[in-house]
Amino acid sequence: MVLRVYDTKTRKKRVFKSLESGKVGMYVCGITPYSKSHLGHARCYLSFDVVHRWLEYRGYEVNYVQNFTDIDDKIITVSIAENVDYTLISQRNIDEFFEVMDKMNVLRADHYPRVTQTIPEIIEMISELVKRGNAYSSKDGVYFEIDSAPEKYGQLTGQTLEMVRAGAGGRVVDTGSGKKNHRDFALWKLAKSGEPYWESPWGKGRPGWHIECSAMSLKHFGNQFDIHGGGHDLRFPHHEAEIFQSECCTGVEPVVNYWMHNGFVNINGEKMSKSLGNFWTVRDTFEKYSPLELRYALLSIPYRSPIDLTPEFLEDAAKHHQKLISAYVDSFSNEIQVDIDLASCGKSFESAMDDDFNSRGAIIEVQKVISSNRGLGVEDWLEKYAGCILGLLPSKDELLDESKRNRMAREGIAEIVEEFLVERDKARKNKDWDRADDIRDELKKMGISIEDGEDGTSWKIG
RNA sequence: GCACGAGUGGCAGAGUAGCUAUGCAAUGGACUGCAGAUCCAUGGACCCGGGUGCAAAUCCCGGCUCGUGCUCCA
Repeated sequence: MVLRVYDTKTRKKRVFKSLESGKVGMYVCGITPYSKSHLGHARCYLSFDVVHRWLEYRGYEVNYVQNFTDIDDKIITVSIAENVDYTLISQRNIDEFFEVMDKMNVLRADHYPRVTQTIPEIIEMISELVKRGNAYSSKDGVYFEIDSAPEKYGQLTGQTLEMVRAGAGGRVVDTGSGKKNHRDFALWKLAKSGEPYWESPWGKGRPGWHIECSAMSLKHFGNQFDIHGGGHDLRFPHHEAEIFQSECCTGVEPVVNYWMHNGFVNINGEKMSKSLGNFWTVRDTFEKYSPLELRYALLSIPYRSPIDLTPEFLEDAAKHHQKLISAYVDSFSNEIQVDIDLASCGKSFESAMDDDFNSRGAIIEVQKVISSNRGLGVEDWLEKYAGCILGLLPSKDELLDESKRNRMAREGIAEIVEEFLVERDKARKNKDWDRADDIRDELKKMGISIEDGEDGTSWKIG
């Protein structure tokens, strides 16, 4: 079996081969913590969490690095608006990020470097770029000079220098910045009064938006690494800027072997955005769906496709996830021979994942196993595939806790429920169906659902 | 406007020429007083228009629609 990965740069799926045998260096652009994590973040880090898990399953030792851009214009804006230090804003949102990602079973990366803790490396990198003639200092900062390496332009988007100039049209006017060319981008921005700053050879200021990722990946991986991931929108300018910075600084290319970009989240067919008023934070969504139900929903579409979250779609996902849990619990005590070919389901699951991490195809196999008689082997199968790889199962401890809580809740009301059931049973024996159905409705109102079976009537909460 | 990506049954999604996946939902039937669960069965699609092929969802041309980006005071 061969793992194939879609690479944005070559625009095709390529057989995955790591630079160093058995090891993978993976860098995923992290958040700029100026507000609460939203569903777009959830999708991105969930997608790469599955990539992370699958690579490990395939035997790679993965070094996963994800940064925090913890100083940036937007953070400064929020800190001014709230009149608190910018570090409070970023820390608050980083805490929030970890909390919601943990709940969704996102495994931690190996390193979470922050811009504010990488300033010396960033300054060193900018100095090198200046020395090599790829960057220049001007009145308001240091800029990367695109014309120093024009052949690198458009590697991820296919655009040429001329196209961008034409497309930018009337918007490209003199902005009063010190850029020689409007396509140049900032490496170091000099601080305006009142803004946070660090000392540098070019004066007090802060890093530009793109340089941190280059400096951090260089620090953690050296001149080249295997996978660079991020949201689709980061291809340009952010990731193209990284190519400029890293490759010009080290003289080694390509800096990245596989560029991976996840698709976006739409809400009811519309782009999720603050201005449309359909901007969902992860925490908002938790009020309606459990973290793992949300995880199920977001993984049920391949990571590169746009995902349209509609109420129907989310309800379905939640339902399927609940079914998964009950199948898992059922499988604990089931001693019967399983009625499907688990090995072949596992094989199909693995082929789907090997085909550019197709979690949709993988989930289809999970659904097949759930629909089986949940016999011998299902527990292990689900733990391995739905649990370890897709991360969709809560831990057994949690499940046991929950069933304990359920049991206690059951004990609390068992007596009264049993009374109802005895009465209903009597009614049924007398073929008084109206009475029997009334009792069922009554119980439903109390939050008890019942099911008639061969061995009498069973009931559960919910 | 330019670039890149995408348009397959109710939803999701495989599929680079012939055997028309798969999952969920739906429908019919079985079983149940009914409901639920389960089992069996079934229908249903390839954005539009041309072209090349014995044969096209799959190749070519044109068009339409949608998404993202086009440099950080969008």
